Amino acid sequence: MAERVTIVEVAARAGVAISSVSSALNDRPGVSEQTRARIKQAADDLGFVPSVRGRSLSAKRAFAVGLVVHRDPFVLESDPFFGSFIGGLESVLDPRGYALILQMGSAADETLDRYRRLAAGRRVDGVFLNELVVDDPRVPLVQQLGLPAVGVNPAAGFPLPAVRQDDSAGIRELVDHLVALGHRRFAHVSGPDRFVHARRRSAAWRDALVAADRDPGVVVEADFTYDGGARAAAQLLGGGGAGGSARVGDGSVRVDDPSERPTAVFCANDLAAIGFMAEADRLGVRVPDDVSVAGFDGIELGTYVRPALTTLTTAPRLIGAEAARLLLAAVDGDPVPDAEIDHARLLVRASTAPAPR
Amino acid sequence: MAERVTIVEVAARAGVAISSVSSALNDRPGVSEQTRARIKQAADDLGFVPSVRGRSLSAKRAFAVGLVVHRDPFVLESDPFFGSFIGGLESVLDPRGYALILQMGSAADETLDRYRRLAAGRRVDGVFLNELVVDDPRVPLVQQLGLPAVGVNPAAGFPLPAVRQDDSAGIRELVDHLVALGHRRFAHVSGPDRFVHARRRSAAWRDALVAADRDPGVVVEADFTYDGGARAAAQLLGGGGAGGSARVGDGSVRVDDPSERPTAVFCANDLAAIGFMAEADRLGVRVPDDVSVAGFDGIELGTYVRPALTTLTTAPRLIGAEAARLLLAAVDGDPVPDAEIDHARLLVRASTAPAPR
DNA sequence: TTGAAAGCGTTACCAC
DNA sequence: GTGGTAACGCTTTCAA
Repeated sequence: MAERVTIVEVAARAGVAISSVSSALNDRPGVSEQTRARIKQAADDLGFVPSVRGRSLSAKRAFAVGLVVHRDPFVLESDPFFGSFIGGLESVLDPRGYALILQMGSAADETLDRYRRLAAGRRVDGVFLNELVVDDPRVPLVQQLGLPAVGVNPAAGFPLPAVRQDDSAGIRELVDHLVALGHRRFAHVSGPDRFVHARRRSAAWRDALVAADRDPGVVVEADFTYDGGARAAAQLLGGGGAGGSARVGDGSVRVDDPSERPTAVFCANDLAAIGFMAEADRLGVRVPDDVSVAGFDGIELGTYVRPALTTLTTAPRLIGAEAARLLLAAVDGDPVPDAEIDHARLLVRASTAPAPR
Repeated sequence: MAERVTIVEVAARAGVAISSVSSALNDRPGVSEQTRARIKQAADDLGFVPSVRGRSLSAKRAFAVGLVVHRDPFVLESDPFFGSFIGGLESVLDPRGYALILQMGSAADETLDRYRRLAAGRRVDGVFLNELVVDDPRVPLVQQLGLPAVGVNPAAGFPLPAVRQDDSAGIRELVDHLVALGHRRFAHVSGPDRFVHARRRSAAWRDALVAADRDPGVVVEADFTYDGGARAAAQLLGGGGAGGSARVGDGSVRVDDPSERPTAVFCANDLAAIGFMAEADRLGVRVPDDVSVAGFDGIELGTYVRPALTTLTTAPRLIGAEAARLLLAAVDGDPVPDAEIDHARLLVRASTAPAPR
């Protein structure tokens, strides 16, 4: 690698001490405007960019933050959240001279170790806590490590700074929409119960239906994947009698009786909803004529599938930007009030229609 | 952040000089086995992990490499390559104590700047060059910067170390498969012509057809997206007369004459192929009865769509691992022969069938 | 306002 | 085999 310009050369060229260069370039007082200008000129001439290595050691900062993606390698492949989220992070980190260190680990315990090593090696000044699970072990870990962290859509009572986007208002809108369309038999395809966001969406769905004086109906636990959604559809709509494994709410409908099939299904994310629709189609159950389907996320793909997917649109990019803002504030030791993103919005498209009579 | 153990404390506890601690812990000679053991014990007791910051400055290494994703924020969202690729990178980087710095930039010129700043700030020891375009400006840039780099699936004659996975053998297999099924009218939905991998796949497709004594047929340039694939289908199969914008090969078929429609279509990636199939379905053109469709990548989703997608399976995880291995070798100044991954394999599923008569 | 010097936590060199 | 010490490139403190 080519030799790089250091602060020493800038100082030599400007005819001053390196401490003055440092002060001048960091816009700190103690340098006359005249010498400051001269120093900046010299730095420009030489194309000087301070070495983050030297800065790190001296400033006791890594100027980097970490994101550990824990789940199978193919999350990034199927989860549309990350791309935009990371874009949002970058939009804040980059202008402030921070870099994002991305780690991927599959096993959960390995993930914890990643955080530990990130902290031990002083690689990062803080981390993002994503995809939080109930009693997430990362929380006590970062607390114990004294590692600044911000949570993304955590549960209520989360002890660290967090950015949140409310689900429930949008889900209420969805329920109102479905009720207005005359639906009476509902079902929910949830995410794994250990994820707090999966739980929250399920609870919001149930609460909204109860508030609308409707039976919350069946809940089938899926896994946020296309295939999971398809399997849920087979369970809820298929004749296979596989309905046995559906978790049935209090006083709910039976899924294996065709006449009692749900006519409106809310899937915990778009990908599962799209898989659900595909399987419904395969089973000869028409969407939206026989069953209305709604998703959650607002991914691009939902625009193109037929029928286009009714969904709740979230703001991953904004969430990322806010998360980065919060984390940098926490790193600076500033007070960090939680950030609240405008709630997920109902986007009605073609996959929801009046209930069949 | 809690105070961390440094080498000084380890030295004190073991009753030796810090230089001995360094030698002992890095398994260098010049320390008796006895003291080495004592030092390692002391380090363990204290939970010592060397600070990357100190090491960086001293060793003149960042112990980090960079990946700049250039394209719209939603790549990670729709491109299945990245998740597995990054997983592959990590599998090599992490054990060697290297971290991955991920940057995202949309505009191409901004991307170049990202590389420049990464290098100028000495943030990374090397970078990956992905999604190479024809005459990619990043190549002269890294050469000029003296920044180690490895290319992923570059064009022939690429001047830097590279990892490659051959497309053409698999594409020949695909063509043979289609020819054996009796197809005579072909079409190709390509990626943007500026990408070297898009060009290579197009060329391989054309060459294989010519070698099989068949007419290469029409090429429609799409953009690797679901929607792009759908639009291509509308063009190739639709009655809309939109066929006008199709780029027609020498002596090729006319797309707007239904009887001359292609019966076998190769899409440059799976996502586009899936969009293509969806649009075909919408137009009342049955897959695979009326038209056979094949993709490229081997993404998970292709397993679940109906008909399941015939495709060429690639090995992004392996490509990532090899790319990381090469880059670290380059950083170490070792000779770096290109890495060749076993070629993409034909995976026949339900979307290809005998040509309609 | 300016400059000298002391860290920051390692590694590497060189005496002992 | 072992222990000092310079060097890495910067920030910060303290004299001048």
